[in-house]
Amino acid sequence: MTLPVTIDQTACCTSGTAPALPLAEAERIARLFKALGDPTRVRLLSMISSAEAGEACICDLTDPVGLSQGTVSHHMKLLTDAGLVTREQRGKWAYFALADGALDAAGEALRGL
Amino acid sequence: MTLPVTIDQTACCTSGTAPALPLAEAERIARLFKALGDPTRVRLLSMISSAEAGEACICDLTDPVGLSQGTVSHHMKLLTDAGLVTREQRGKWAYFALADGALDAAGEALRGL
DNA sequence: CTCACGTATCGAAGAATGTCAATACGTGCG
DNA sequence: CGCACGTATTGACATTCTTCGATACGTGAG
Repeated sequence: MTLPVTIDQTACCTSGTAPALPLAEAERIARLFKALGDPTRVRLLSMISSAEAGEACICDLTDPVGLSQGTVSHHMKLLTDAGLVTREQRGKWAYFALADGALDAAGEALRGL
Repeated sequence: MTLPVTIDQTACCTSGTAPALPLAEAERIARLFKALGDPTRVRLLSMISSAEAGEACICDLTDPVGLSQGTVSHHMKLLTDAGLVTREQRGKWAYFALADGALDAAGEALRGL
């Protein structure tokens, strides 16, 4: 008895690859890490979390990073939208603080990979 | 006795803000997270780590993400450069696997914030 | 050696991002 | 109210990123 003509040795590799992570979830995770993917935002986060009161306002942050006020405000909006920091308006000033459990959630996303 | 004229109530906020994270370190951290800041790369990582053999080759990954072979190769290069995956050429195929402790290092960076 | 095939690289096009200067918004003070 | 000041938004510009198609490279088979 002759063997089938094609044994299909063309299959390249492990063959046991799990289906891709659902696009929606991948996007959710990527959004979170993208917010952390800029040196300026990393510095802003670091300053906020290490501030004595656990919070800081734009005016505290502008000078140390050496960027314009508008740019810093823009980055803070991104961090806020990503759920990494919270914004609270008190009087004339806007205070930013690390969002509760946000970094934990990021760590959780890492572990899920 | 009269008080000093200016109490300098102009100081806006906490005043106790730590100096910014050194730019070099912020850039190092940001590079790492930027690699994780794209949905496609998140999916690629996920597929590699959940593959039966703990590794996969380009041909395993191209179809599930629905992008061209060149694009997938490009993303894998980024992940490799970021130190998140390792590349090993075996025969015609290139096998990618999660780099040892890379995700832990990312978690460590998070904790450092 | 030559061919086939898996992977990497190149060049280009379109989208997204980071930045600034200028301006608009909102809040407390006089 | 009207002003001063902190913050947000807008418009513009340069840079970077994502993607593709085409092509070059490298390896095992014949």
